[in-house]
Amino acid sequence: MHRHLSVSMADYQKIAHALQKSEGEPVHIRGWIYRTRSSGKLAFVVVRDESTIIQVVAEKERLPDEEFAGAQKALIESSVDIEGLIHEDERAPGGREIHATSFRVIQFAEDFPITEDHSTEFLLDNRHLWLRSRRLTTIMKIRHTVVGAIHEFFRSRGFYEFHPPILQPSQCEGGATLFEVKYYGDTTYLSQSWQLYAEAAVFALERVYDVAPTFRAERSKTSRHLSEFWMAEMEAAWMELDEATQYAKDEIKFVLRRVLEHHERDLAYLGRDPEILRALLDKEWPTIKYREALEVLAEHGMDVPFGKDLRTLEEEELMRHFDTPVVVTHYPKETMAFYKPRDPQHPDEALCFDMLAPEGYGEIVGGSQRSTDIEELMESLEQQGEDPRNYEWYLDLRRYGSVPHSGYGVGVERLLAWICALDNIKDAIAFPRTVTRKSP
RNA sequence: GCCGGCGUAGCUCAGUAUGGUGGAGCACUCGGCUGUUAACCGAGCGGUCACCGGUUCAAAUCCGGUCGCCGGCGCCA
Repeated sequence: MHRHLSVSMADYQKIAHALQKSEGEPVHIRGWIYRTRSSGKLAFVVVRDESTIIQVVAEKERLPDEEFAGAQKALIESSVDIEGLIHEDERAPGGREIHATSFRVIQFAEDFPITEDHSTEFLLDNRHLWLRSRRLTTIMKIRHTVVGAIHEFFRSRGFYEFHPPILQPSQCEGGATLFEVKYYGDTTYLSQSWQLYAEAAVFALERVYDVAPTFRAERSKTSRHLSEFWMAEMEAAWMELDEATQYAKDEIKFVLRRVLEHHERDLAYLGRDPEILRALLDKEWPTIKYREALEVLAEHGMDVPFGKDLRTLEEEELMRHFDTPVVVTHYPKETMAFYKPRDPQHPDEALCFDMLAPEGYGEIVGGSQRSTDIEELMESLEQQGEDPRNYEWYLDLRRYGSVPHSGYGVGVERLLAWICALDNIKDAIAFPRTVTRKSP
């Protein structure tokens, strides 16, 4: 059962390719058993590979006894190497099947734990096996396209890919949510954001971006939170708030366009109507101020006093009035992170923005112009209980040729969850990490 | 952190109100079947009823406690 396995360098086709062949043409595929059933002299074995699935018919009279016996008894997820002839038959799923002339089992799988009844918890415990499901395979392919599109978007616009440290001594988004790491007898932390380091980089490279893991030890148990997630961030010198929000809209539209080009059928398989996304491409995505959002909420009986951040409930109510993503700017300065600058025109507002996705998916982008005022920065740090002396290197960036600059981050899994209409963000990443989930 | 729900076979669940020899479907094994579509038919295998304690002649069921998980909220991408 645990023998050494080997493969030959024969001429194999992807199943998707084999499915395009005509009646009687020979094919040679390899993959894993997806479904199987047999009667006395026939076995119907549906085989999957990375591309798709196809039904293989094994007939007792056409195969050596040993191979037919193998086809009959091989359990789901056994690995197989099959040669045969394409046969068009309306009884086959997809209208085409393979009549096997050779059926080699590479490894007889043990009883596969995942069957048709399953709880989300069980599937998470067996994530290393559930990864093979069509659902997760499809999502991972779309994720590949989303991340590729983000790289393409920024590179084609003159941005440099820049890598910040993952181990960082100071915080960016609030102290309670840091993961501590032992560091040669000292303590350091996993990155919550690349931002402070990206700000250092824009004085050299001017425009930088990155897609990198981010760690937040928030005790959030919701369908929108992960402890380890990927953030696609950009930071640009000589850029103010308006241009940054426009970049965010352009980037998300670009990603949608690439996904629609490559994954229309995948989206449909996941239950996401591609037309809903396509309709967004030609529309203008509104930008409103936080104060205007409060007015919309007040008209619908939700009185939020200026100064409170929008809660999930309020974001959802707000988004009921829009059918596209919406950018909300100028949140109250007092609740915002220390690096978000005051608006000189309205000192109680910060030059910052969030992008909210429709259909209840909420915040997918967060960003701001960055404060260049050392006094303001030190004051905000102290207000948030921080010691400005820990941020000397960051303050240095304002002492040597400071310029206006802005940046934002896109939550890759949140974006993916919205694009794929997932009901839980955990399915947007291969091995999710949450408050209560750290394995496999 | 707060609120709600759940924990019984490998998996998904019923059984708990009203205590009385632990069930079903799926998976797996064996037998049958030459066109299956989550195949079907028959048989078999399979249990620390989350854990600890209590009440009782008798506890999956009642009482007390503990642990774990899921979801919502807060916070955030």
